[in-house]
Amino acid sequence: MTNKEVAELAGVSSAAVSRFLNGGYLSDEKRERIAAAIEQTGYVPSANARILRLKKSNTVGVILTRADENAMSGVVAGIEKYFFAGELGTSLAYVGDDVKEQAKTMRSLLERQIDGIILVSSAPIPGDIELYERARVPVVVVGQHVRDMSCVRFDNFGAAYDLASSLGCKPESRVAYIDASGLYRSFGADRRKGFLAGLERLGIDESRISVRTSGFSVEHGYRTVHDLLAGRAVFDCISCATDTIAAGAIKAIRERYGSLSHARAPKVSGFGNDPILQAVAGPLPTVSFDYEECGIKAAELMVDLLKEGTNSPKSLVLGYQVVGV
Amino acid sequence: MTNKEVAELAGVSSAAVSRFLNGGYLSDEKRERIAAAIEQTGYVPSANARILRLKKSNTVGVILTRADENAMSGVVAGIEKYFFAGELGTSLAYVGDDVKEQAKTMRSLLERQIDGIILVSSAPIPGDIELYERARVPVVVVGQHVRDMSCVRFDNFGAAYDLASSLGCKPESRVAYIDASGLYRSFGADRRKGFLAGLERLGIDESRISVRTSGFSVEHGYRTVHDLLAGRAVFDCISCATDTIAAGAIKAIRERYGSLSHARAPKVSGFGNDPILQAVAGPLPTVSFDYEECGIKAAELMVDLLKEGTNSPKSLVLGYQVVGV
DNA sequence: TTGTAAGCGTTATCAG
DNA sequence: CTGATAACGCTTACAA
Repeated sequence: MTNKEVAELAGVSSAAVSRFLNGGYLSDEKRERIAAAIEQTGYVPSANARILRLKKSNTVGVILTRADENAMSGVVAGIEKYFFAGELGTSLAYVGDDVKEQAKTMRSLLERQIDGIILVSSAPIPGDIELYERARVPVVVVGQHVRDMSCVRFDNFGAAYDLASSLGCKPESRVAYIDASGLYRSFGADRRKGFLAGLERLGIDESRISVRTSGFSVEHGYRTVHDLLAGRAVFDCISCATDTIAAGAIKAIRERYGSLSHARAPKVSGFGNDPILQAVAGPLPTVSFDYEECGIKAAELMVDLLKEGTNSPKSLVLGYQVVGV
Repeated sequence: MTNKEVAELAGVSSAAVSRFLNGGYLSDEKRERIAAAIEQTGYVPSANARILRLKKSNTVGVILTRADENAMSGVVAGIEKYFFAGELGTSLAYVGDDVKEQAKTMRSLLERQIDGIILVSSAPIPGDIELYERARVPVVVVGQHVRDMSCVRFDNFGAAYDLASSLGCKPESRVAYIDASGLYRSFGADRRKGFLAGLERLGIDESRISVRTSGFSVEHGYRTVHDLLAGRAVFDCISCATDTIAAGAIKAIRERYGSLSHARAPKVSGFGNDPILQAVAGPLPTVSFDYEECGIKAAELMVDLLKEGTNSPKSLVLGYQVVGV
């Protein structure tokens, strides 16, 4: 079904139908006839033809990476909430960790004449970010800081710093930090550095701190903490880079000490405020982020970039809430 | 940057460039010149123009609903895995529970000339499914059975039936089932009925079974079970429609009895195999689904429908695994 | 207020 | 093997 066919049925020109759709000059009489014809035929205009003609899709591509699974739903909701008010739409795409896949996804978005790209990724960006720099459209990265690009991210350093301060550790405490893969800046280095800085402020000597690196799964966390506790070492606190890792840690601690409330069992903290973990193992100190706000800010930033047409990158750091202490 | 510009630069016709892109007759010499020109200019062909011309996008729209957050990532991975082999791509869209939003999303997909729609939704479908029936393209529903439509779903009834059988309940046991909102067929009625059928087979009289309905959040589960345990009633087992609800149940039981291992504390079961819950509160009987396989099957079914061009709906029910017993 | 017609970037047909 | 050309469905001057 096309423009022209609807026009014939309504006894008007195709231009009139177009005006009807886009709000141009039109007599009420024709307006009604066209409305009737559209209703009758179930006509759906072709976005492709429109975009081809306009050279603008009013659509922003959103690339979601697997690593940000928890945040995805909230971030997308935020983005769409903000765009909904304007006339922008989104075109979503998932990518795994594969470099080629990410390149292919970018390409397919670019082919569709999207006006901008929001890349939601805490994972290291493959292909040396060039891929995104070369895009002829503005790019907003959500979840990490990338040099010379516009970014929206959470203050992981600050959150970890505050978290460390709220665990009730004393200078003589023995503390372990379970780091997430070093390749992930936000989840890894930022949180670790913030946490260690927090411990330093508390006057805890480095010699009393153990840092271990774990993968992202529950199983990884379990193994890491299991091994950590296998020796004679006793910890007052084991702080984990994510709630998932913390879940593994808790399992290991239960096995080692029989119960979390055992006198020598270390206190555990996480990151991410998983509601299930909080219910079952809480109260557990952790950090909560507002993903929807993050999405809104990213969308706002994108609209700014789209308006200005400038390339000067702008960055934004969002807050956090320490909970469960 | 367009076809034509690249052609001029390479000193060939635009048709040659098109052939280069789509693999038609072309001398090696021109092939090289065109490749160089494309590389040099960073030319990206316009998908819109191609789709307009071809009247076919080779793209399947995938609508993801909020209620299926857990399954989303796996299902999408499965779909893309299958499509990747062929020449199909996906165009993703999230929707909340809002009817209008869903209609708007459908429309925008249809406007882009997608070849089919995969609707991933366990939630009740608003707008009386008409919206999807009217679409001129094949539709596959994932997560629930809808009359006269092609569906891929899990055997929730069977899973709940088996789960009931594996809890070690005896005819004299006192059992509670915490149902999820009745509006959700798969999570609600299917699981409840399967579970009750399983109990019946074990010879447990209805009078010994309590059914309560809860919302989907941890908090809902907590409140429901809290209230259930507030009276004098003692249960051998509390079975929950989802792991999230089970997490709330566990919290309530801990509060009531001090510990899950208290002599009178009921055994808990869930649904969904959340790794965090399993680590922290396990072993906990629950059901595991293979979402990626589900995505693959849905994609496969879509390809079938696309090929056949027929409208006769085909349905598929996938298996499950009872774990943590 | 309305219709005509050009052109957006592709691909496919057809003649060379 | 190659190039000119028409057509895909839409919007927008421009002319009426």
